Amino acid sequence: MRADAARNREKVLEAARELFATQGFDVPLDEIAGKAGVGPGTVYRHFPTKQALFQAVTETRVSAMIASADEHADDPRQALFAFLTKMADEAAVKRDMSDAITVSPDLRKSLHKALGGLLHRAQEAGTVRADVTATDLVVLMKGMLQSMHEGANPAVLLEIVLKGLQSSRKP
Amino acid sequence: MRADAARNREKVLEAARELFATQGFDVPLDEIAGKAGVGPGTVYRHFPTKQALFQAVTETRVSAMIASADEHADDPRQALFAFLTKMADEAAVKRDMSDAITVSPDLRKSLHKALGGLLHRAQEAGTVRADVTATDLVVLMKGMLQSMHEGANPAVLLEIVLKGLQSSRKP
DNA sequence: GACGATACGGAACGCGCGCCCCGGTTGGCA
DNA sequence: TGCCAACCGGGGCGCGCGTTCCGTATCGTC
Repeated sequence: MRADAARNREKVLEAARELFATQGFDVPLDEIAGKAGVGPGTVYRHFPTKQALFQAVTETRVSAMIASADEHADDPRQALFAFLTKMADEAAVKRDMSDAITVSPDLRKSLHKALGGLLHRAQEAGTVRADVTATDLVVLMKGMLQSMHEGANPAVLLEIVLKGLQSSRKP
Repeated sequence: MRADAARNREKVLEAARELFATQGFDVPLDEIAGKAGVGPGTVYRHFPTKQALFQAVTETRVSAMIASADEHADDPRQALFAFLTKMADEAAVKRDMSDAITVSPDLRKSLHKALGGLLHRAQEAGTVRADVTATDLVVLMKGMLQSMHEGANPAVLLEIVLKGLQSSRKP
């Protein structure tokens, strides 16, 4: 790859990181190109589609979150809650976290799998309500993450959800 | 108003009721007109904008819900929870309930006010956590209602939120 | 320093959708 | 029944945005 091609690719990624984070997936692609000091055509030379660019930007962060999910491996409920908290903290600052679930089927599947594992263990331990499915959790989180950018208090929202997830058997 | 004008107006409302309910606010207006057996121009003769049509369709249902909020006036927590349950039940079947909060500022304000009253009384009684605001609740509900149309189990979602809202003082 | 391949920029296309306009039609009153 | 006002249908406009195309500029090698 040519030298300035690599440089431009990085400029596009940088601009996309910032704009997706502040405005979500809905930023016009031309705006990203503009902020990168580049034409729209250049963006498409490096990423086949807007979705691909978005995924390139978010994938790293999501993967990192999932990779760190195995801390607290001794306390399953704590492990799940820590993961959800991490998601919420990220989403409170970056608007693209919630869009990732909608826009990229890949990322959605990754999250679904990770949450499924954590959830399953916590449910076996009996500390999280047994009638919640991984899909319920993914979708509920998506709704909550979106809500954080509309005037609600992120911390309170998270606490409500976490408390609601507790098993009734063990209050 | 002329006779067939009234008839067409009703046909438009009927088509809009069905399509907004199944597909949400995002149905193309031409599709509504088509289902009503009418041209798009006719729709605009009766409603100045797509939003206005949407509001005409949803306003009735929302107002009815709010009007019935004063049952259970003796138990504030029960009153609030009954109202939220009613919202959830409606949203589980009709997709436009969640859009109403986003699309129509009027309906959003109505809901905000109604929820604010119910919430305030429940908080004074000490049975609902005191750090939740009416805005938090509106936005949280919006997220939850949307989640119901994406494969989650509505009943479980509602239970989680209701449990999460309980005051820690009184489990 | 010249030449071919590679990459760039931005004008332009296609599409979907909200909304408007106008020639034709229909309803109801005299 | 005839006439005028009210109303209808649907073609069309404007806009935003994702995507593509191509003439031009730039890189890197010989």
